[in-house]
Amino acid sequence: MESTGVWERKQVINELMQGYEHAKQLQSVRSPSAATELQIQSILSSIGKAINMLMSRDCEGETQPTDSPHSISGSPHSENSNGTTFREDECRVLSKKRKMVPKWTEQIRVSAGSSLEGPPDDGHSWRKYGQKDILGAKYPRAYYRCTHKHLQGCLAKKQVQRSEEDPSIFNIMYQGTHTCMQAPHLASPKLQEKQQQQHPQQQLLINFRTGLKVKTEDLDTTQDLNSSSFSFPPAKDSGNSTNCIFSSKSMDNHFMGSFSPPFISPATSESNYFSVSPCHQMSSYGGGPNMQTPESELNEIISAMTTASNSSLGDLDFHFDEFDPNLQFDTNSFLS
DNA sequence: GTAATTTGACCCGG
DNA sequence: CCGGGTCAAATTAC
Repeated sequence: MESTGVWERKQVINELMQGYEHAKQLQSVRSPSAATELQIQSILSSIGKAINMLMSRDCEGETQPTDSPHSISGSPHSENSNGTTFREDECRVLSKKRKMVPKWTEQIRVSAGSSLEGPPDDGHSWRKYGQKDILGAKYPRAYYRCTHKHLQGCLAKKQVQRSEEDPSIFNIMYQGTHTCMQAPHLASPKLQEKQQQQHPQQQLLINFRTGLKVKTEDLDTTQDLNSSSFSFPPAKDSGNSTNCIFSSKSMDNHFMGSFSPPFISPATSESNYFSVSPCHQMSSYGGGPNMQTPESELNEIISAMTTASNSSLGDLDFHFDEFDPNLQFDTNSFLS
């Protein structure tokens, strides 16, 4: 890698990020008027776009200069009304379509009062299929998959491991999104509201507001499904303004029209911080363009979705490519 | 009775 | 060979 200018760009991005955070903080302070809110919105939007652009360039520079069909100029990365669309792994995805399972981790603290052991219910029904003692870790790691795996082919999985330093915290690594529909009776109505959210990215944003710690580890994905219609409610998670965005349009695009929202927010009410870690994943991908392990069925399904939903992999969002490791959206989360 | 969990064995990539 | 992830029979819970 050539890296002339890259560093500078990162600096710039860094600055922008900070600006973004500040604006975000501003936003979280109850603003007196809707007008103000709008303004903040557009600030966020602009900054988001700027970051986006810069990041795209990073992508170009570092993956392969060969003009990809999705180079920045041509692709209108999907944008939400916040303008917060950073793209995760597009460059990688572009150069080779593999490894499309979205992955992200959360840390959930169970309140000391409710000293119950298991991690809180996130609205899904999970089935434990294994547990392993992890080398060097004090607590074992538990493996869960969606209960409906076989019935509905839902490939969502999660790994839960208690944090060493603070046993009241569970690290939960989610893997894949839910394609199953949730048994309605399982989820509280309140939860269902939340369940309108479909993508990890969205969650990131949402959690941004709610102050949950989410670490996006590998948002590889051509982001499943309907990234094409990815948009965000103009701030305010006030009740149900969140759900109207995903109209039938996105639904229609689902492969097999019978699916309901494929992804339900794992976010629970408990949690606390938020941080986005840059993707440090590079190593695991070898960095080389030629790493083709035969992928699992997953790929096929997901790519089936993507193609079916016409979303060119161009428009994913949230792209944090290798950034300086301490760049974090660590914000205010607590004060909101 | 069914469904979920436990747990040791197995598989596979590094 | 080792360790992480998964399978599946046995066990437990409902």
